Amino acid sequence: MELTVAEENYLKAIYHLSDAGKKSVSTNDLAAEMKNKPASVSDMLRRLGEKEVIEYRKYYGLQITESGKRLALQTIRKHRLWEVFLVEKLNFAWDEVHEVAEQLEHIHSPLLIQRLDAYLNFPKFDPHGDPIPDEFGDVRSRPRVELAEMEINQTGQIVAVKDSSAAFLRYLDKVGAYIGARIKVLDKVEFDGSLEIQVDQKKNLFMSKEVASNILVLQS
Amino acid sequence: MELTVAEENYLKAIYHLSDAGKKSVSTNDLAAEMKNKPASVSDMLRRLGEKEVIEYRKYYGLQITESGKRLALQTIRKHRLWEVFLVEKLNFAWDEVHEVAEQLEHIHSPLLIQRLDAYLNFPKFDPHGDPIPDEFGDVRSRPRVELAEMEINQTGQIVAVKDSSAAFLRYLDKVGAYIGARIKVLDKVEFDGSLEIQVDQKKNLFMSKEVASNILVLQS
DNA sequence: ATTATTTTTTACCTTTGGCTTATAAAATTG
DNA sequence: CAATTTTATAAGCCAAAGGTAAAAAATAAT
Repeated sequence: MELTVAEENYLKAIYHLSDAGKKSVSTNDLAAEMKNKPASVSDMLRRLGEKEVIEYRKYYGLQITESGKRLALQTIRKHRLWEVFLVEKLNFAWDEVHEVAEQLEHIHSPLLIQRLDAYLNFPKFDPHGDPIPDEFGDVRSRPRVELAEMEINQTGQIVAVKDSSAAFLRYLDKVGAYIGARIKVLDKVEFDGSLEIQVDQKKNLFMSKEVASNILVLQS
Repeated sequence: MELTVAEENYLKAIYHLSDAGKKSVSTNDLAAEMKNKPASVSDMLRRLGEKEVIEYRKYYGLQITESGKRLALQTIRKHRLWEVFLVEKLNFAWDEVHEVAEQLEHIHSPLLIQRLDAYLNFPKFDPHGDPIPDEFGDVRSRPRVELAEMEINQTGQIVAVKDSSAAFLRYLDKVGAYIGARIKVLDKVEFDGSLEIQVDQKKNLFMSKEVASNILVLQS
């Protein structure tokens, strides 16, 4: 049974909000995320339940089923592969890719994704540093910490961002904090949690705790 | 005003049936092409008229407007660019591309198409030899004749096929009659119009008039 | 433990898109 | 001008996606 575009988007949101199926997700939160009314969400949950991609017990909560998880991961995989394609092959800026990938992720063709994956050389992470599930839905995630949590003199490599709004990505671009940049915490202000960071052994920059808590680092 | 996917498909069909806006196209033909009932077509024509992509006078006929032509060519352009991508970059066989391109052509993003075009090196023809309109809708078409119409000893190059069903394309693949192949008419049977053809100065093959009338040749 | 509040669900409605059948009207043909 | 064919309209169906208002369940507060 095929999912509609809206259903795929709900399922993706559920998967993300539930933190890959760990915690339970509330109707209200989902409504906020999807920018719909809770009533509409209830309705959608019923439908997703009928299609057996979630197990839905009313007034209680929901759980993604195995097949649901597979579908969600499949959609995420497609989204992220397309993002890699857009950035690496078509030279999109990393803040321009989201909307287009949002459309491309709903193209149905297993062969296409298989070939695209191979063409891109089986990338494991997308341009935002998020892991790309393989065709069986397995995710190779790296342990990562928020930059805001790091201590003075600790070093690492920027591997992902939490906020991927265009505004934030453009800001990062401007200051030179790209994915893959090697960083070192030079100073940390106790008072407001702001940081001084060294990027790639050269550029120094200050950032607020606000910003730093949206940057994920692989420590080294 | 945006067109829906169905509307885009109708418009494309209208454009094709009308031979790029030359002849008028009948409701019945369009119904046959779209595999719908004539009543549904009338309805759709009314809607397309309201959106001003065609000029529709009932019981009389229709004409594609400038903006309609632009949109149709835009869709055709996207379809053919994606076909080039699928064949050249993702190694699709030329009989596997159609359905996927049919989906991809409805992705909305001018930037995407611009970049894709550049990435593919501004191709002028798709894998079936059909011309790709440029971003202004201009088409660089080559004068071409049906192979079935050629005379003994005439030569040329296969540039397109009329029937692009998977079955036909696979047949052509098998006998080695790909787009770009240089051919020469060795013999022609008056009785049934069948031909003997030389391909690339080496392979000889026989084909029925049926087949030959679906192959388009740029004479030389 | 019984209210009060919040969250969730139901029941019902609305819109849009795309299609169908049956009927009517126009155009074309004999 | 009658017969036939082609088109158009009217009415209706269905699915998808959403909304409002009211009911029901769960949770929190006194």
